[in-house]
Amino acid sequence: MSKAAKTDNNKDPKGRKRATSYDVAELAGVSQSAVSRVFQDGASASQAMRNRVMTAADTLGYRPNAIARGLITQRSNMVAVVISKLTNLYYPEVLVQLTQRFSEHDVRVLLFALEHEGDTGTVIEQMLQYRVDGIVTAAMFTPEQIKTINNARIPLVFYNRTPRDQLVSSVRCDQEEGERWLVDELVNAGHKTFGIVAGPPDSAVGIAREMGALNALAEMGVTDITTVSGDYGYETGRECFAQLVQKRGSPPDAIIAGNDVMAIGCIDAARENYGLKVPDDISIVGFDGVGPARYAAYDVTTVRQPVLRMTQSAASMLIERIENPELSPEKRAFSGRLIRGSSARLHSEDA
Amino acid sequence: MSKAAKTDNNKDPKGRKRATSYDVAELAGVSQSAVSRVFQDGASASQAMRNRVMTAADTLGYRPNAIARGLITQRSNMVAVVISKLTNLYYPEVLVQLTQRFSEHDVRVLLFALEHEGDTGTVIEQMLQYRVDGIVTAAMFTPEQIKTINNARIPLVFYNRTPRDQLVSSVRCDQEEGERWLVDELVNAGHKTFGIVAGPPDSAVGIAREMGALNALAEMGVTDITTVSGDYGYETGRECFAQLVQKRGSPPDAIIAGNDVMAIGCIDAARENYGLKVPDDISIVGFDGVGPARYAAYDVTTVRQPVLRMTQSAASMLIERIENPELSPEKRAFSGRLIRGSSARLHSEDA
DNA sequence: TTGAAAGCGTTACCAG
DNA sequence: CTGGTAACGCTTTCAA
Repeated sequence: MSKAAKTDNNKDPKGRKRATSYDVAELAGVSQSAVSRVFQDGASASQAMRNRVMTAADTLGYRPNAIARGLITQRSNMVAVVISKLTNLYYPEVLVQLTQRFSEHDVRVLLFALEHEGDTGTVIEQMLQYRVDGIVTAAMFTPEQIKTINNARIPLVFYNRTPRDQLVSSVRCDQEEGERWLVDELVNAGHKTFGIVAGPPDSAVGIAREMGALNALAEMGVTDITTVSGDYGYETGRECFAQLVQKRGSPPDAIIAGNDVMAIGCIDAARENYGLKVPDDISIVGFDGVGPARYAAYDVTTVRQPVLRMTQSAASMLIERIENPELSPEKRAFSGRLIRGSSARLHSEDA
Repeated sequence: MSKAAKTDNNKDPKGRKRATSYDVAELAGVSQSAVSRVFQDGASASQAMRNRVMTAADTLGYRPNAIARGLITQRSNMVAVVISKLTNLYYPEVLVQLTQRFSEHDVRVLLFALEHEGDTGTVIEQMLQYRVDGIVTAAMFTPEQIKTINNARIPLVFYNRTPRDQLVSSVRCDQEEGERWLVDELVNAGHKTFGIVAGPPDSAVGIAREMGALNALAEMGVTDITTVSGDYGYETGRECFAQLVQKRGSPPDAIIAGNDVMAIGCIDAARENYGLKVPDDISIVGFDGVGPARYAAYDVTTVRQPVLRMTQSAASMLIERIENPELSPEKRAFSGRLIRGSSARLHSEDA
């Protein structure tokens, strides 16, 4: 089909270009500036003008070119959102939320998805080339990268990552606090030996959680701790359970997993491969509060991240800094919420 | 090198603007066009030129402005990806995959997340204003919207949606075929009464699956069919199970759920609230093949979508059409893969 | 309120 | 291979 049928009366019989404000101006018999004003927010244009322009505009199918606007305005009205592929189950929600929050401010999201959290090098170049107005990242950046972004005067907000000794804005769930809650509950319920199923070594949150758990355990005087490490996935959770048992000869009293999905893997491994009852024989806790953690077969004891508040904060912090670049960095930490599921043997709440 | 010893290597003492190709040209003592060429792919520039320009460029922290480039090139190198919030668990993977595939072609993804699949109105305006080079959408568009996009000459690929009677490109998993497989297996294993837990009425895939199941059941001569409808979520799956039982007085032999998550909800409801054994007392099947479907406690019998191949196709189909707008629309359907989990009582494979 | 004209930072087209 | 100059489509003074 080389020749399109003539059935349509549309505005592109033969490779014609998209209508510009000049075309609209000409058809409406007004100046191009007038057209521009009509399509602006706080513009001054008579009603007559508005009408003429608008009718001309939509007979031509005209739409203001946001790219051209960005060039003159020095504002792309786009922000970059960086995520890494890990933590599968959790980020979709974050991403959708962020996009919607930004959308309320008429800001578009340019998405960058990393295979691994370390692949940040090239995406930074990309973001800078596209002149994004701001960046929120759920992947860690190096100090040099942060410096590059600062030099370019692009507001930056970290999501669930807080670079040490860096003057940057961040929004995070207080992982340490959450792990402390879990540890307290477990220790108070009499658990003495612990296994830790940590996240992947290149995950910033994973490290924060592991350290949080270890510190809390140390403070409680627990010394029998065995650590293994997974990739946040279900299968890895099952494998980690086996490794844990092998490493220490027998299952520990309790397992602290780096996220809910690995906790679920541990639960299945405990039940299927070792015939253990959860939580009677072993307690297993996770982190995140994702959907599957609430499935009846698991009902994972965990700490839920306040995703909504976190994404709202991230978006508004970024927008504020785009509109007022002088604002100084700010770090916000949100407490999670302890979910007393039935995957851990804890004292009853009113004990 | 003591040439014009500008002591400041620090390019923004006080609100200075980002370096442009002119700044680089000046510092390097060459023309601006030369700078432009050095940063282009198939450009002609001597090695000496390249060196001078490059050193000047990175002392200035210069990066070509992709916005300006887009204006003159008539190519934004951005594609829009539209997703709707539903089907939570499944799309994250799709989204990340798509983004990575596009990224390989040096194409950026502008993300649009809809609260409901019907909220497409405004996002289309946005996409057009940003002059995206192409669109892949996992939300349904109306015929008028499709026409608008066609008029704007923007290549469009539907993901898992195939508008009836519309000449558009699409990539999809063959939902009907998948449902037929499931129905065949169930009927052949002796199931006589069926419950259908359909997806939300505004979901295109949901409808395709429901119709697929109904048609297959009709062909197999099954008449005892009860249908209820949920929102793809876990809780809704549980509720739907209850509704189903109430509606027909007793549980059916088998339930066909619109996705895995609702299937899981049904399984839990069957076990917890009705004391039924799955699959001994009732068979429950899903669709998608998402992670949780493989958790040992559920092991859902389902049809897995070939996400990787689908996203690859979607990306390459779109890119091809961006580079060659004359290409005619193409619809690709991929077969899923039947996963014989243990949530349904089927005949053994070699029966 | 309206119009003319000057950019915004590139690429593209021509001469040299 | 290199440099000048004209777009690209818009916003933004500045006069009228």
